[in-house]
Amino acid sequence: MHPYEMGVILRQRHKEESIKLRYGSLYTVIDLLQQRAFIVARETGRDGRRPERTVYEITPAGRDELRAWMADLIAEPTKEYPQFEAALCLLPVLPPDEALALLLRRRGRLEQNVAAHVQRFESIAEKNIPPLFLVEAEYRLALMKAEQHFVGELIGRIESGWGPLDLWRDFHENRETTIAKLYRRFGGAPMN
Amino acid sequence: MHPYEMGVILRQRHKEESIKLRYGSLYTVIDLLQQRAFIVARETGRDGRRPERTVYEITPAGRDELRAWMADLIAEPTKEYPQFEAALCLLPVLPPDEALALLLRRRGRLEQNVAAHVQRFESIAEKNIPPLFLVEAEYRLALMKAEQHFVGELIGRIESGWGPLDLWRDFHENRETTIAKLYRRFGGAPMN
DNA sequence: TTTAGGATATTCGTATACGAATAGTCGTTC
DNA sequence: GAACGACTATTCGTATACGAATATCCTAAA
Repeated sequence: MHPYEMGVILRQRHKEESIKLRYGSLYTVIDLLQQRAFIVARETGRDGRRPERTVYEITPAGRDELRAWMADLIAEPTKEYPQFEAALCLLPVLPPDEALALLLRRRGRLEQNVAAHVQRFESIAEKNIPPLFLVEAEYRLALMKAEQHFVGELIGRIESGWGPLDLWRDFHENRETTIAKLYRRFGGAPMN
Repeated sequence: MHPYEMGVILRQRHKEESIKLRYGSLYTVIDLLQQRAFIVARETGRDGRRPERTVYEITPAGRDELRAWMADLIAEPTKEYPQFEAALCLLPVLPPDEALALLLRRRGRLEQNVAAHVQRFESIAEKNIPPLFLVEAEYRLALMKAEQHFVGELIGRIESGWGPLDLWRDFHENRETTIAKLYRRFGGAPMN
């Protein structure tokens, strides 16, 4: 195929939901694959005065690499850094009431997302596509639900004085003294 | 603080688990923050003949930005692209027996990771750190367990003929004819 | 006493990622 | 019939990310 076609097919098959696709980057990636001999340019042609297209083809080495890469991706969990996790690191910098309000908003959004995702999933599955071709959607759904559950629990805990809430609130109403208090208690190491 | 100190503290407080930290990038980020006037250089000094250190300080605009950014990160779920999800998109390119073996490996690794994470978490929590300062670890644990559960289910389903398995196996033993068959059934659109 | 390794602190060159621009085609609408 | 937006297909400049290099200091072991 030529790069643009790869992009179009990725879209048609809803893979764009799970594989980040930027047309700008696509061409760089194709170039790299070619440099490493995982693909070769088979032909380059043009329709009328449109930009020239280069059609690429996978090589045996490319197939090997695909297998090896897939094996690694499937078998070895890799550490990743979701933004929400990073944000949670700094949760104490927000006053507890604001944090609570924001978490409630997130819970609402997550609910919408889950509903939308289920709907899309069902409308695709209706076409009798074997489930094998939609695993990634099920995975995403599982993660979304897990996050939803976690946020729900967190909200519940904050609402019932978790944190400890009094210390947290204090920290924002009277910054200096509370920090001093924390340092006395924990030797300064572990908090924000 | 000076950039290096920020990095060290991030480590001490175990935030490096949740916020990707590369010393190379740190300095670029600090520079950007300064350009946008979210921080200012307060003083630059040096100890002996060591490299010069620049100490930065947050500005009021910086505090505002911190609040606004946090609000966004907490309240709005952002679409991300975990590698495993991308890999699942291409699961059919592996023969089913290989896929199964790899998923079993992943399940094992996940189990180890969960165990290790729980242990680290407990050894930190023992120091009487308020749970507020460890939310991100609980979040990560929740996601890890959700993935573990998903992989378990997936394995179970494949083992009991999911896919449909016969078609999947066929596809690898007799590529051309199975593809043709699939095209007849689905008009060629949705599969790999 | 030398020396090896770890900690301190930053710079720099290169690799990657992406938005925006380019440029032509085709179908539809006003 | 011309003007507009959507589609086809790629290039390019710039922004970001990161590994490796640099250079000094300190400690502990051989």
